Amino acid sequence: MRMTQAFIRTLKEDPSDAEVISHKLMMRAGLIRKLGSGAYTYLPLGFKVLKKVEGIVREEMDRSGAQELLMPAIHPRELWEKTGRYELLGDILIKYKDRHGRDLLLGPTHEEVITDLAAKEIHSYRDLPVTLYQIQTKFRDEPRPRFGVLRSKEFIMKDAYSFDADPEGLGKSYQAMYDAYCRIFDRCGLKYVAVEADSGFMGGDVSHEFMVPSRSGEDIIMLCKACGYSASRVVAECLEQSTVDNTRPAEMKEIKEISTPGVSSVEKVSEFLKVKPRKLVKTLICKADGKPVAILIRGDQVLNEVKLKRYLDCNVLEMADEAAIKKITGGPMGFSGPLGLKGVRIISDHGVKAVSNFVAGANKADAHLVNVNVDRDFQVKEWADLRYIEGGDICPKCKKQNVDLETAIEVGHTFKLGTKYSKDLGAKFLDKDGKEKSCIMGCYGIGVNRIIAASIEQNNDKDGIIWPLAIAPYRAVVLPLNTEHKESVEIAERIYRKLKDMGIDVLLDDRPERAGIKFKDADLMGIPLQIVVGEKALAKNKLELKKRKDKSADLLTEQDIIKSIVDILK
RNA sequence: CGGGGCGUAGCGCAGUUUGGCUAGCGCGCUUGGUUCGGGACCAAGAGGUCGGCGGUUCAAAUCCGCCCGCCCCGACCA
Repeated sequence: MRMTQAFIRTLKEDPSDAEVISHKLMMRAGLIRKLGSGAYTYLPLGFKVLKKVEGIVREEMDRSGAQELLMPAIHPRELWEKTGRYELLGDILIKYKDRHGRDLLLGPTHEEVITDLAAKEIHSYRDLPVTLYQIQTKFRDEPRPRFGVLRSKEFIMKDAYSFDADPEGLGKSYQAMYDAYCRIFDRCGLKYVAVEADSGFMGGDVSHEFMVPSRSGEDIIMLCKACGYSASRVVAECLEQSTVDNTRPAEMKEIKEISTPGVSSVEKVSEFLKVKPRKLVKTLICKADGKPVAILIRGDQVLNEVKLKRYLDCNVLEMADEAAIKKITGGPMGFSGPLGLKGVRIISDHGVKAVSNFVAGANKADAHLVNVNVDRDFQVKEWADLRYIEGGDICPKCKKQNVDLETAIEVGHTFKLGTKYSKDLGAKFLDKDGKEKSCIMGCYGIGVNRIIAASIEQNNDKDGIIWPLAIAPYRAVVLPLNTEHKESVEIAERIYRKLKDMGIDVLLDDRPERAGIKFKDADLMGIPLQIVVGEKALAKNKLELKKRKDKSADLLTEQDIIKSIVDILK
């Protein structure tokens, strides 16, 4: 492509509404433009990258044996009601009525549609196993679109679904996808880690997230520096002994009530009473499917609602309101404590075991109790792991105190779904033994646009993007520095044509611009190889081959430069 | 949906507090000239319903009200 003909627009300055580096660079390099919140146009340059990523995804999916299809984005409401997700996903769904008044929605994911298809088309164990996938735009009315293409209301997802006859089969299908995912992210040049994860609204038990560590990530993962184990922070197990202070002083002091006017948050109480947050115990009143429960968590630790939800095996978990708290504790919000709670299930996180003579709410306004002790002052029948893991905690696998927390971008997620959807939607088959069984499913997603943003997050410098060869929009750019200089132009044109004829994605910057502008744009766009055609080098019959990555430059003859490029791209 | 901020030329911004010009500046764009290996310089231009609607006033980008849009911080998603 010639620059003079290309629809390429670069910006000198960062757009005012971009916060993270990938968003800024995608705008500046002319990959995307914003239409509205969470909706972006892919300009030709960005679209080329998108196509390359899709190409890699497609190749690896096909290689794994998955078959591509394409499902509609318009889904009937009834289908989603069968699985209960019309209600469950709520406002995330973009819903509308058509001219006949029928309720429709734009697909945020496709378990319902694919399972409906399976229900109609799969009848025998002979049809299994099968894995189907598509690359398609998804629609989600995100509460907060953010960071450009990292979190948008419409995004391109590769979603795959496996159907098996038995759990062993699912294991194999799942592994095949897992391996394909590793190859995809490797080929895209991402540094990533696959972590154990929560299944969220997908349901099912086993699940892995593919995380790209990055400051701009919205997720937190734990990494063990000792054994390398990693998990999503949401599911990372906190061992019972994983507490900083394990020694209980023998002596239990006398319990006392202390006036703490207007002081209710952990930080404030800690400051007011001059005790560390670790010596406080929070009492959180929650409602699980409408039933109240009291949760005890140490002041320096954070309740993990996913763990709690799982422990309680409930559908809806919410914090109790002022009135409910008053009824249960007898006191106002902010001063709840474990003593004297009537008719409420009390569940305590293991962390509470590690403290004695601690501070807790007094269940009356403006007062706390000090020197509280479990067993002596109140009973806990249920102990559980209910908190988020913290940096410096003990690794649940190797038991060494080496846990690190890092933010990361989720680029892929795999789930073992089991039979939830196949049961709801009637995806059954007749097995060898003549019995009717439900298909066992897995589902697997990749955020295609996120791969692009994640790659930029990991590969950039002050001058712009540094694309890995595999997903660069153009692999090489020819830069005739002076377009008035006939020889330069001739040679540049010749090299451009040769590379093009070899099927190499190459850009020719034939604009009558100054050298500086061409260098800046080439760097900003992140083209891996720059072929500089300048008069200085030409005087010695040489050309320059520059690598974007390290800015290294070699002086080569025209023939050698072609050879060298072919070598690099091989 | 809470909390904070913004909306003035294609992009980045000043002007708004304390109403009063013909609404400015940098980049970009057009034309001419000089430059020419890291976002050049000079000159002349084009380009604006000041987010929208309503109000106050002799007079509104500026004050008041409503609405719309966008961004950031918190409830877990590819």
